Parts: sequence; structure tokens; C-alpha cells
Amino acid sequence: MNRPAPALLQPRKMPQQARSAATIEAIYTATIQVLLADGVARLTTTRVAERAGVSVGTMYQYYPHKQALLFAIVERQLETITAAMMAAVDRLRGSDLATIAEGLAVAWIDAKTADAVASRAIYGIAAEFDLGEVMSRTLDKMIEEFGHLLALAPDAHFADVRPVALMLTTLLGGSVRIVMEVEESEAYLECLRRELPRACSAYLAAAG
Amino acid sequence: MNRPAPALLQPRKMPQQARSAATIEAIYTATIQVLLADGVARLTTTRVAERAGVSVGTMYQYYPHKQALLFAIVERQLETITAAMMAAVDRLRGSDLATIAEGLAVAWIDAKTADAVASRAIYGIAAEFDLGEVMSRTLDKMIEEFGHLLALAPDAHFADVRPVALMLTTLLGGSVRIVMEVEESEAYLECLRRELPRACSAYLAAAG
DNA sequence: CCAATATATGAAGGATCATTCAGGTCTGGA
DNA sequence: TCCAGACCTGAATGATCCTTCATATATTGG
Repeated sequence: MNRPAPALLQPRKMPQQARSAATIEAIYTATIQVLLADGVARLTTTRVAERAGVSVGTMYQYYPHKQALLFAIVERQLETITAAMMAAVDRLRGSDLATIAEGLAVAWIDAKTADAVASRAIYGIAAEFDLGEVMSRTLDKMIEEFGHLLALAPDAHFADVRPVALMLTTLLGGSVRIVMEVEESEAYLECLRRELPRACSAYLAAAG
Repeated sequence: MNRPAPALLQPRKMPQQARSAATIEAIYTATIQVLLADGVARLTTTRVAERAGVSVGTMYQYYPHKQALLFAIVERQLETITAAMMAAVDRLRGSDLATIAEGLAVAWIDAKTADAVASRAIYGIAAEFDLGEVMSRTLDKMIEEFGHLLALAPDAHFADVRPVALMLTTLLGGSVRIVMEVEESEAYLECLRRELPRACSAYLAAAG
């Protein structure tokens, strides 16, 4: 399971008929459901297939192994999050520090909670096999974008934006992550929604 | 693997001779090593036993199942971290906000990196089976202690310390977590060491 | 030195699971 | 309508792994 083979990680073939597209979608949903209901350790190719109302063989038509399936799921989720954040960045270009901090924090929490179910499920996979590389890439892209955004803020001048952008990214990523790991998340999340923007804002002000 | 049975999670018996104490220690070390070298998915009772220079049967004399072993490891690690933080709290009692923020951040990073190897390995287990409850308990204790500490700070008065303590805990826990998840952690960690205290300090100042 | 007890061994049982493949069914275009 | 290729099926295979237990060795108090 660990240390994915470099090759063969991509889907085996692309759907050409409507029917197979539906199948793939069903597999995606089923995987997340199983992940949530039973956890990573109980995520079985058979179980996923069953839940998706599909035969195991069908799964293997699209994914060369279980790893590839999991990997695809993670990738898709990361893309969704990234897209949401890039949109927020665009929206915030030229704003002052406080607005940026608030905007990014809110966008991040929203993106994560909008699909909290999937997000939480994904975290389960993360440890299962080497996602360090994909995660790194995603984080790096965010750090870079955040950096540009900060450099454009009219009310601050950073000697070096990179560490600040990095820290900001870490603050966002980390706090949401912790919340999702804990059981009774509701009240917790409520609190985060109020405090995280404040924390980000305070940090940027101090760093600028 | 998931959803641990409520009972039987504790070690099966305590060592009574020096020899078995050594065995248990060997098993502990071996587990962490295997965890790091091969990942959770490849953590096998046999593999651990082999690495520990012990037979599988011996393992089962102390732990009723693999789960119990993993659970014990996590618990031990959490205790270490908690102890370090409680010590820091004691040391910081009565200090001003900036000192508290700085002190806690540094203590946290130190505690985590001192045993980065174990910590990183532990994160791998966390997703494997339901640690939400243990984690929650640990976090809650920290939040409470941090709360007391903040309430005693001479240079600030909080209407409600709890959300602030919670956010502080989240900031610490989350950022370190992210760093450990990423690949090229060294430079990253370096940055965190400088920025995290600043972020915490800024947040506390803004909240007080 | 001798039980009595603690500790260690590791082959074998039984279960689960990823993956394959030979043979079906469905769909879209000609 | 028909067929080529897309798509689906699911029992069988082979591998891996957790856990047990009958047996063997070590330690300690007497």
C-alpha cells in the first residue's frame, strides 16, 4: 500500500460512453462513503464495488490498483480545494491585509466544510501511502499565490513574503485539519470560524 | 482494524522480570521503526516481532491484538508530549502574553521535533483507527491548562479564555502537523520556528 | 538444586483481500 | 437491424496476515 509505484498511478482508461462515466462517479461516491463508514483499514475493493453497485472487475477497468483509486480520489479533492482558494485569491487581489486574512480564512473554512465529508475521508488516506509529494506540490502552489497576493497589499511592505505566506498557509491548513480530527467538531468549528480570521489577521499585521 | 473494541485495548499483562521489560521496550522501538520504514499499511505483527528480535507469540503475551499495540504506542507518545507542555505551562505561569505565546510555541515545536521520528510515525496510526476520543481528551486537557495560564497573564483580561485557548492549541497542533506531513521538512521547520511564536504572540495580543 | 512460575518460540489455522480473466451484456453508428 | 467495440461480471487464484497453542527455556524463591 505504501510507497506507490511511480508509474501506473493514473486511471487505466477514460470513459467513452455515458454509462461508464456514471460508473466512475458511483465508484467515487462509494469510496468516500466506505471510507467514512468503515475507515481506511476496512476499505476493500469488494466493499467499494458493492456499495457502488458495480462488480469488482469494473473497478479494475478504470484503476490498475486500489492505490490508483485512492490516489485519484485525493487528487480530485485537492483540486477542488485549490480551485476554491485560487478564486478567493483573485477576488482579494489589491485588498488590504485585514481583508486578505479574513477572506482567505473564510474561503478556506468554507471550502473544507462544504465538503467536510470528503475532506475528512481524504485525511484517512493521506497517512496510508505517500502523499507527501502531492501535498507538497499543492501547498507550494498556494504559498506562491498567497505570496503574490500579500505583495500586492497596499498597506504593507514585506521584506520577504515567502515565510509569511508559508506560515499563513500552515495556519489555515493545520487548524482545519485538527478540527476534523476531533470528534465533536461542531462547536469546535463554530469557534474556529470566529477565531481563525482574527488569528490570521493579527499575524499578518504583525508581520507586515 | 478500525473502531477498536472498547475492552481489551489495554496491555495483557505487566512485566515482572527485567527480561520482559526489555522485550516490551524492544517491541516499542521496533514498531516505530517499522512504521517509519514501511508505513502503517505494512506494519505487520511478524515484521515488528522480527525487527524486535522476538517471536510473534511473545508480542501477543503483552498485547491482545495489533490494535492494542498501536494504541499503547500512541498513548505513550501523547503522554510524553503532554508532560512537556504541562512543564512549560508551569514555567510560564504569571508571565505576560508575549512570553506565554513564545514559550508555548517553542515548547511545542521542541517536544514534537525532539521525537520527530516517533511523532511522524504516530500520525500514521492516527487515521488507521479511531483515535478521535483519545485525541479529544488530550486536546481538552491542554485547552484547559492553557486557559488557566492565559487567565493569569498580568497584561490582559479575556472575557472568555476558552475560545482563545482553543484557538491557540489549534494553531500549535495544526502547524506542526502540516510540517510533518510535508516532505522536505527541514527548511519548512526552520521557518516555522521563527514564525509560529510570532503568530501566536500576535493572536494573543489581538484577543486580549 | 528443585519446583513453580514467568517468559519465549514459531509452525499452523483460518480469514481476508487484491487482482485476474474468460465469458458475458450493452451501445452507438452504419 | 447488426456488429464491433465498449463495458460489465464474479468466481477463482494466490498472497498476506492475525492469532493461537502446544512446547520449550529461563528465572526465582525456597
